[in-house]
Amino acid sequence: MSSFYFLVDCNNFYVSCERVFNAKLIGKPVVVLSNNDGCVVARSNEAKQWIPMGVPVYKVRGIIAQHQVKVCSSNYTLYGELSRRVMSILKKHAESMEIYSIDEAFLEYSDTSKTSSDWENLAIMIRDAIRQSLGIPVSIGVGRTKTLAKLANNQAKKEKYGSGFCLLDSPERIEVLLKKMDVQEVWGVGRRWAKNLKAYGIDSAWQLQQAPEKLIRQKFNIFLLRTKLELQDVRCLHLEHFTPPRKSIAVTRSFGRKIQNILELEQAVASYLTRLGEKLRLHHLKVKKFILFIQTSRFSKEEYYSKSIICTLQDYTNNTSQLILAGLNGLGQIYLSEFSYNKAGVVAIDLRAEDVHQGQLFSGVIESKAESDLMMAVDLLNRKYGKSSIHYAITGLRQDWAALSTQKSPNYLSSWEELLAVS
DNA sequence: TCTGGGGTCCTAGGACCC
DNA sequence: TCTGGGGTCCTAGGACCC
Repeated sequence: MSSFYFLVDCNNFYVSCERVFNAKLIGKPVVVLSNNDGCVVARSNEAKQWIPMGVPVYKVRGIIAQHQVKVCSSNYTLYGELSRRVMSILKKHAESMEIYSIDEAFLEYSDTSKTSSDWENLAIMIRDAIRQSLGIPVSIGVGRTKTLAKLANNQAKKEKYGSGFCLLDSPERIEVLLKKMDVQEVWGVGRRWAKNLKAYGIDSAWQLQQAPEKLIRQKFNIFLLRTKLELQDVRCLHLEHFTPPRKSIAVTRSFGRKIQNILELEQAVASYLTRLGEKLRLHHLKVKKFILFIQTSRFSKEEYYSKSIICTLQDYTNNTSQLILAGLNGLGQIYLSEFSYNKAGVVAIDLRAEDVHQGQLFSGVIESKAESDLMMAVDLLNRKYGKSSIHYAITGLRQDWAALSTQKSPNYLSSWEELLAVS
C-alpha cells in the first residue's frame, strides 16, 4: 500500500487574507485585482456568481456597482506573510510536505492502517487549526496520486455547505468522481488541450483515464500520458522535498498609460532593472544574461510590435549600475520611435549563486568590494525608509507612466507604520 | 480610456559547424 | 552540377501552472 497525499488549498486565498484584517468584507461579495488594477484575480464565493475569473475590471464596473461588490487592489506582501503562517501550521501536522504555491501544499501520510473516517478526522483537525489561528478557510483533497488529490480538492471546493473535504481511496469513488469531471478540470489540462482532447471524443476526466496510451502519447506528449496514469491511481509524481534552484527571475509590468518617448521607456527599464538587482541580491544570485522586452498592446487596433533582446553582462553580477548600463544599451537596439508601448520587462536567465567566483581573466572587470558594499547599503536604506528612498536618477522622479494600485490594503503584518491599531 | 505578473517545460525553424 | 546528416545554439512561440 502506498501513502496518501493531502492537497490543502486555501479558499479564495487573496480575498480570505483581506477579510482577516477587514471584517466588513466578511459575507459580502469581494474581488481582488491584479497588480495593475487591470483584472480580477480572486473572488469571494458571493462574487463568483456575477464576475468571471480573470475578467478586465472595466468590463464589470456596472455589475460591481449594482451588487456593491467590494474591490481590493492586491497586496502581495500581506498574502506572502499569511501564506508563510499557513505553511508553518501545516508543517506541524504533516509527516512531509511540499509547498506547491502561495496557497497550496501537499502533505504526505504513510500510515496505511487508517480508515476513511480516520482520514476525514485528520483533515477536519487541520482545517480547524488553520481557521482558528489565522481565520483562513481551506479545502482538502486526498488521493494516492497528486493528480487525484488535486481533483478531489476541486470537488471539495464545489460542495457549498459540505466539509470542504473529499477522499479518493477506492476505485469506485475515483470512477464516480472522474465521470462527473470535465477533462479540463484535470490538473495539467488547459483550455487548448481540452479542446484537442474533445476532438478525439475525450470529454470527461474518466474518458482521459480510459483513453489508449498510444493516442495520448502520439497526439499529445509524455506529460499528458503521466497525467492519465495518475488518474488511474498510478503514482508518477512524487513529493519534492527541496525547492530546485531558480532558472529565471522576472520583473515585468504594464504601464499606467502608453509610452512613446524613449526617455520614459528608459526610466521604466532602469526601474525594473533596479528591482531585478534587489531580487537577485535577496536570493544571493548573480546573472550573466537577461532578456529585455518591450511591446505594444495586443488589444489595441494599432499594429502590434513586440521585440526582445538578450543583454549580456561582462561577468556574473547583481550590481544595479551594470544591469542598467547593459539594459539601456539593449533598449536602444530594439526601440522604434513610431510605436506606443504599454509594457516592458526584464527576465534574468543564466543565473549563478553569488558565492561562486569565476573571474574573467581578460575582461578587466573585477567587481570591487566597494561596489557590492554600496549595493548592500542601498538595499538596507530602502528597506528601512521605504522603497526607492535611494535610487538612480535615470529611473525618474515622477514615474507618471507607472501603473496605479488604488485600493490597496495596508501591510498589517510587515510594516511597523501600518500595523493594525486596536483601540 | 482601462485586458496582471511570475514561473516551468517543450517545440520548431534557421544559422552555423563538422 | 550534384546539395547529406547530425549536432548545437539562438530565437520565437506555445502550452501549462499559480
